[in-house]
Amino acid sequence: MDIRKHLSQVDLFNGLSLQQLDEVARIVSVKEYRKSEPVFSDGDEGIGFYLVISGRVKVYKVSPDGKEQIMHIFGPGQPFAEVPVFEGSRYPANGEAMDHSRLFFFPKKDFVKLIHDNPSLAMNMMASLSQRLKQFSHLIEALSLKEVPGRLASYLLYLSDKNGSIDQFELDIAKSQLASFLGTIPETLSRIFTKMTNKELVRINGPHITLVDRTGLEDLAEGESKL
Amino acid sequence: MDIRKHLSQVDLFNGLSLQQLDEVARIVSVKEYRKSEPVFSDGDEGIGFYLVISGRVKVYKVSPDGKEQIMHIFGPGQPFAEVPVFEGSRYPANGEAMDHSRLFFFPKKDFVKLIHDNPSLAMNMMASLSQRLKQFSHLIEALSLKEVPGRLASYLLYLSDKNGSIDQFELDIAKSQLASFLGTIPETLSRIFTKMTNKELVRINGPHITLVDRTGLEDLAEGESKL
DNA sequence: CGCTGCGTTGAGCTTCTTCAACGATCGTGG
DNA sequence: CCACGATCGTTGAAGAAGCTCAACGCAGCG
Repeated sequence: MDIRKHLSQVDLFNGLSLQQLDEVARIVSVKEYRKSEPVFSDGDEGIGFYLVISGRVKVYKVSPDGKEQIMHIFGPGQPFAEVPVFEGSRYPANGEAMDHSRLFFFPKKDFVKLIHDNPSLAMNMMASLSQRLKQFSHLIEALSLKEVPGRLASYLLYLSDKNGSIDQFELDIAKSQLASFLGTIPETLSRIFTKMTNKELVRINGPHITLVDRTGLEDLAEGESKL
Repeated sequence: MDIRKHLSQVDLFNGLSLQQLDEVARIVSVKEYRKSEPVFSDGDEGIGFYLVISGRVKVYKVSPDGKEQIMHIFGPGQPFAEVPVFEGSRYPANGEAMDHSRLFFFPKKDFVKLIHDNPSLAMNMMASLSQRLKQFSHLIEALSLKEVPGRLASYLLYLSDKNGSIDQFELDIAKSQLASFLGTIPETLSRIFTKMTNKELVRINGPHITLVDRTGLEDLAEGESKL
């Protein structure tokens, strides 16, 4: 496999010369994970970070009584688990492959050296961390200031946008996982889907979604209406 | 005022030579804010970031119906509002001075130049962003997986630690602000303080707190007991 | 065929918020 | 110096949102 080719398509390595990409490629090791296999665990010593090549990885926290909050789902091209590279040394959450996934692993020590004499790489990394902060801000806002129907409406609109703003698309994750991402439980999510259907906001058929009343969803997402 | 002297005491500028500190000092402008004065607003164009010299600044989101979620409170030595420097161009939240505050302002353009040929500064900035990510993780975990009593218990234990693990200390913010930080409202917070007092976990006297049953609080914080 | 994981539905309950009222404190202006 | 208003904190009663527990349908797969 040509590691450099993969790296060249990733935002994090934007603007690097071929030679620089080679230097990066040299420190990479390729790892494979089966579906549901853990990548790292909360509190583990973090000896490097990862980049998703194929598949998906969820990063999540678990409460003592087993409830799970998904903090982020990473897909191809996205780096994750960078925190222990730069601050402290432990992963602050769990990571698990959602599909069979291929990851690149970048050892902390080697990567820090590269960053040191590679300002573009440093800038890209700061951009990546900043984007993550922004996404976390949105999640905090959603969890604290919106009710579940509002969060779900936001997510559906987001998915629609991601698919080119069309009104029909497939849920990219199982509904139970969606519940975990929205900070709720499958039962509650299911009930809200039912209500949304009754109010003619959406149509649901398994994982297939049709947005019927976009404006209504936007009002919900903004907290300007209720179900 | 000697800007360089202030900078030299800040983590973000750790490991910089005197000459490098001078270069940084050259781009700083000093700003003063009165208590309750906004520093920036959600959606504003972000033309740089800030460092707290004295006073405190809260960064928060507001819901359509006016509820406020404090995401972070920054004190002396802490940089904030870096996101638009590295990713996108708008602040993703609001910033407001909680006390009369003196801030240093670093214009985006100038600062990026400095980072470019200053690897230590880049590393420090990545450490700072990573730490922020870690703190946000904790907040997300708390909001989603813990009930309010658990969040309050965690906060009290955190405050105690910050004060050298002693059992008596002062709340550093008003209770209504604490409610906003814990993702709840003053009424709920007040009731929980009452319950905690009745269960002999703490003693409250205005802003003065005494931890009576540390173990009990730890159990609450871990979700292993209820009020 | 039967198992297992996922999704749905119902009933009851817990937690938290809303709305309203009231006490205490503090700073300001008369 | 006192009175007043504003802000903050507390308390009560009622209601809403979401969770728990339990049951069940359904699809996929060994």
